[in-house]
Amino acid sequence: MPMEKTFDAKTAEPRLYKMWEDAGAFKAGANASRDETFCIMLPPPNVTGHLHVGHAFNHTIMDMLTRWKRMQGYDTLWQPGLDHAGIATQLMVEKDLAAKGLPKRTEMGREKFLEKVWEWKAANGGQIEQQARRLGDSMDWSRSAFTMSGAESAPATEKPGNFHDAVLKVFVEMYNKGLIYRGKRLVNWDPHFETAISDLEVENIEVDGHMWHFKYPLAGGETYEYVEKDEDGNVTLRETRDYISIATTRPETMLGDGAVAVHKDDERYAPIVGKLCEIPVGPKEQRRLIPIITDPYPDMNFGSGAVKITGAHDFNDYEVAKRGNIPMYSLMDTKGNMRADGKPYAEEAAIAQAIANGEQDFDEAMIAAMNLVPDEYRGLDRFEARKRVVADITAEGNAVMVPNPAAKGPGAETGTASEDAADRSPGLDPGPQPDVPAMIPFVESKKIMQPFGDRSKVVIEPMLTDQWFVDTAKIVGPALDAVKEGRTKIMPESGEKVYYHWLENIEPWCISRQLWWGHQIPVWYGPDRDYLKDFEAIRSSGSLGVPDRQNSLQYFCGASFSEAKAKAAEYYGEEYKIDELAPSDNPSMFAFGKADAQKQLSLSRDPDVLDTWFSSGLWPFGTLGWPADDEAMKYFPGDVLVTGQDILFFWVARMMMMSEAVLGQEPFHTVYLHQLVRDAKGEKMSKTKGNVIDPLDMIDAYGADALRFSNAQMAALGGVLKISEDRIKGYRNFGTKLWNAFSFAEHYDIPYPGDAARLDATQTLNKWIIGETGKVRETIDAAMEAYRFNDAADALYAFTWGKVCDWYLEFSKPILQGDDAAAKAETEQTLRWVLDQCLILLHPIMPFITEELWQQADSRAKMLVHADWPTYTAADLVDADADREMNWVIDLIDNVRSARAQVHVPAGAKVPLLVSGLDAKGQSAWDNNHVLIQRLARIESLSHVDDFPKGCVTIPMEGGTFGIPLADLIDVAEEIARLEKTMQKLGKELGGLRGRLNNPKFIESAPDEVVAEAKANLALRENEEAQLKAAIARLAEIG
RNA sequence: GGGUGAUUAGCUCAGUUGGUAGAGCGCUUCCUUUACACGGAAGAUGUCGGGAGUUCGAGCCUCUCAUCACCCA
Repeated sequence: MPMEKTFDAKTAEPRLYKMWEDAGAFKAGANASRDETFCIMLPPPNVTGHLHVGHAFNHTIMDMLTRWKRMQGYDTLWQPGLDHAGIATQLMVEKDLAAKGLPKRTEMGREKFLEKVWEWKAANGGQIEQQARRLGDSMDWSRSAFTMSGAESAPATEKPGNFHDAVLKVFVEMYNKGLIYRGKRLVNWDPHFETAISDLEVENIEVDGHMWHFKYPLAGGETYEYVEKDEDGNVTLRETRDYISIATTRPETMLGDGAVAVHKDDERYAPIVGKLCEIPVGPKEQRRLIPIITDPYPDMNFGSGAVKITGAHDFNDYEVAKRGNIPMYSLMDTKGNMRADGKPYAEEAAIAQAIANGEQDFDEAMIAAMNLVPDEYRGLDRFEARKRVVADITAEGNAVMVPNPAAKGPGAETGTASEDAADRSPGLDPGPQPDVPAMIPFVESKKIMQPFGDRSKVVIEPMLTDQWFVDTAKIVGPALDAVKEGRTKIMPESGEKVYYHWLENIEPWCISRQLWWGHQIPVWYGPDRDYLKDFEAIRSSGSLGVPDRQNSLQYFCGASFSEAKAKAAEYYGEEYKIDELAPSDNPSMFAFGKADAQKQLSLSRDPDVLDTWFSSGLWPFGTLGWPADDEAMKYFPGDVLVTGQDILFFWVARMMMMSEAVLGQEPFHTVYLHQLVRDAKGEKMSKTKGNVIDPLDMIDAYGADALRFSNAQMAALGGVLKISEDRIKGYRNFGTKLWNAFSFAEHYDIPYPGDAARLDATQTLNKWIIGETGKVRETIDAAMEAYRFNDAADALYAFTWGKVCDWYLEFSKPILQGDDAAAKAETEQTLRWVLDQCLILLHPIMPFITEELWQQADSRAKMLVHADWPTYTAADLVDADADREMNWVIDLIDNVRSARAQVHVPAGAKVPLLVSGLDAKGQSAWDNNHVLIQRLARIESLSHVDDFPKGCVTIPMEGGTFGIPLADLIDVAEEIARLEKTMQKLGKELGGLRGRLNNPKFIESAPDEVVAEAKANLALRENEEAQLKAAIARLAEIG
């Protein structure tokens, strides 16, 4: 059956993929002929994910590497899988429930909800794995892993796996080594999902905000002399004040203030340091007084120089509060509303005051339980509370006032504030009024950086909560060393600097999440022994749990309850019978009972789950069966990690730390980082902008190979990735070109029995193309080894199109049509060999079209996907004489064509060719190849002459000057112009060369080979120049 | 504010220890010549962001300025 006109990617790609998959072509170890392994771990996409251009890009790279190594006979594994993606998945399923009108998550309860998540996963999850097949990814699908495999909640219908075991084992081991701890710290809290999130899951976005200026009156009506000076020490303001002025962007957090801080060098406030001031909000009778302290944190030049310290709601304040042992009062609940729990405000405020006065001791748990939100604000949304607080303070006259720019009058120039950027808070705008007030509250409009949840898009609230942390400072060392000592290399190199910078300043990693979908933390809580002294009293009082005494908790960590129970039994002694408190939505911390002769103690499991990245940090070995003794562990450590640079910290650094901490080894020797894939203009793709390119659309339109080639071609190390449909289209055309090269072979009835062997060629053109093939194979391997995929792609393109199609196939025509049977046979076989090499070398980038063409042979030893990657070198295959000769031929043809076109010789016309002073080499090159030259340059005949006739186009060549006599056709002026233009270009080059060679310092300092090259070049150019001069002179005679 | 990178042909980008600039697309002209119009042939276009320095020699190294992008505060 004759070949189709073009490759039909739409039908062929699924067919070919099925063939490979059915044959097990991608399985771990398939086609292995040596022991060395090559392993790439696919960065697991979210189970909710879909293939986007970023995946398409890095999959192409991973697949190129994998296919390349597999063809080289390595024992390869490209390990696929999915990430359970805690927040994203939980969100997706909750939306799904809402859309179907089913009960909410909180209504159905944990167990039922997890069932729904697994159901959702079975029905909708992992679509990306089907989409990846369309790209041609050669992953071992039979090994596809899931970060929640083997979890307690997993239904029996799920594919078995033990990733959960790995997660629990690592947690327990790290806990036992003291690398994981529980603590009360300020964390980023997402009020939408009601969970803590890590620093990396927060996006800081600049938004329009306001800075309010308020007065905190001094206790007891005390006053002081407030003096402001300019840079030269001249007094610019002096007044008596009975307050300290505070600037804040978050007035609602004033309720939790524990102090006001000023810099110790700030002379303005020196008189009042150590005194108390009043928080100007809340019921007048219970105004809290807080101390004025010094700390290095306040910036004297920013705002008033005085900062309110709210340790529980701001990261900077938190550090100040820790340093100064300032109580940190939490004001909000998990939804970001003002707290409504605890005792009435009057009671709480009285205790707080006693603490501030130093009359009462306090501890963390006690402070945490206190609710200092005044009764009238309790339960309010945080932003609503802000408005109310601002309004109340202003109404009471404690807002700093400035002249109203809208009010014209003599009063406009007075006022205490030096800033002039005052405006009115939108929330306070009274609207058009007949009488404009002369003074208004001082509210600056300014850009502020506000934290948003990257999933929820709501404003993140710093919250003081009990969370689990990895003590990253303790495990970061080996991960740093691995890169510093070169055991792991990050490409491009700039990534290493960024990596160091982050790891050297690493913060503790908050790993607990208040979610349900994820690995539940394997820790059970019980009371400490001290607490149990009162066992009988507590039991008989019926009290359950100790939420107000968290400090007396005891943790029992184990991979299962029985492990934890064993630890608990040891801790509590034989008099206790230990069991597990049934999980419920709102568990007590533990419970007591009496069972026979024993005291009964029920422990509860921590309801939180682990950060998704904790489990993905184990991906490099958790996918290989660890902790079981699995044969697949031979693939650890893997080789290359290919991923976007945006998850260098999220994931790469954590894999490094976790692999080092658990297995004492770095998980890969190379990290290949790439940038975000953007649109053709370099803009981020987003749904709102409408510039999203769907890789599947590109595959539909141009085939996967074209998309892949485009990806490979733009994979310059560290480069900006701009995907362009025009380019993809261009590489589709490239595929067609390759296709047509095979049509060519078919057209000339060249036999295609199967794997073509390389001949020791006798024909110059065959020797030449074999040498070119050797060169390009080396270029490609060198490029691949250096991760310079764009160089590999460019080399393949230039070879296939520019060498094989443009020249070799054209050169072969006269022989294929000729009578020299031996030459014909040799050329036929060489042509088949060269085309086979194109398929092999292109296969890692363009797997589909190459396999399809490969299968056209009558029989093959192996599928192309398993074909042997060549090892021949340029040194083996290049014949220097053939190389020189063919390049001379190509040069001559180019020059004749160019001359013809410029003097408008009709394309079809055959012209005679003259030559003068042809040397022996030139003569022999002509003799060997005149058929090719005559055909491709449309030459009728060659005659030797001593002098060119008048009106002759001149073509200077190495070894002789050629000419085309065109007396009738030639436009003398035009030809002179052409030659002069060439002379000009030549002149520039000659100038440079002569300049260099005439400079004695160049001769002295430049390396010998550079000097020799310059000299040879000069001789060549000078010869050319002479020929051109002669030609111009000849033309001048006619003109 | 800190960090990283970028600025090369009309557009999008390469350019690997400093040796005198390239590709694709687009554009112009010609060509349906039996592999291919998703093609062939020919052609035009760059003070390599500005300035200074090191060097025999700088797109590449150093400094500086300008503009832009991204990451982290």
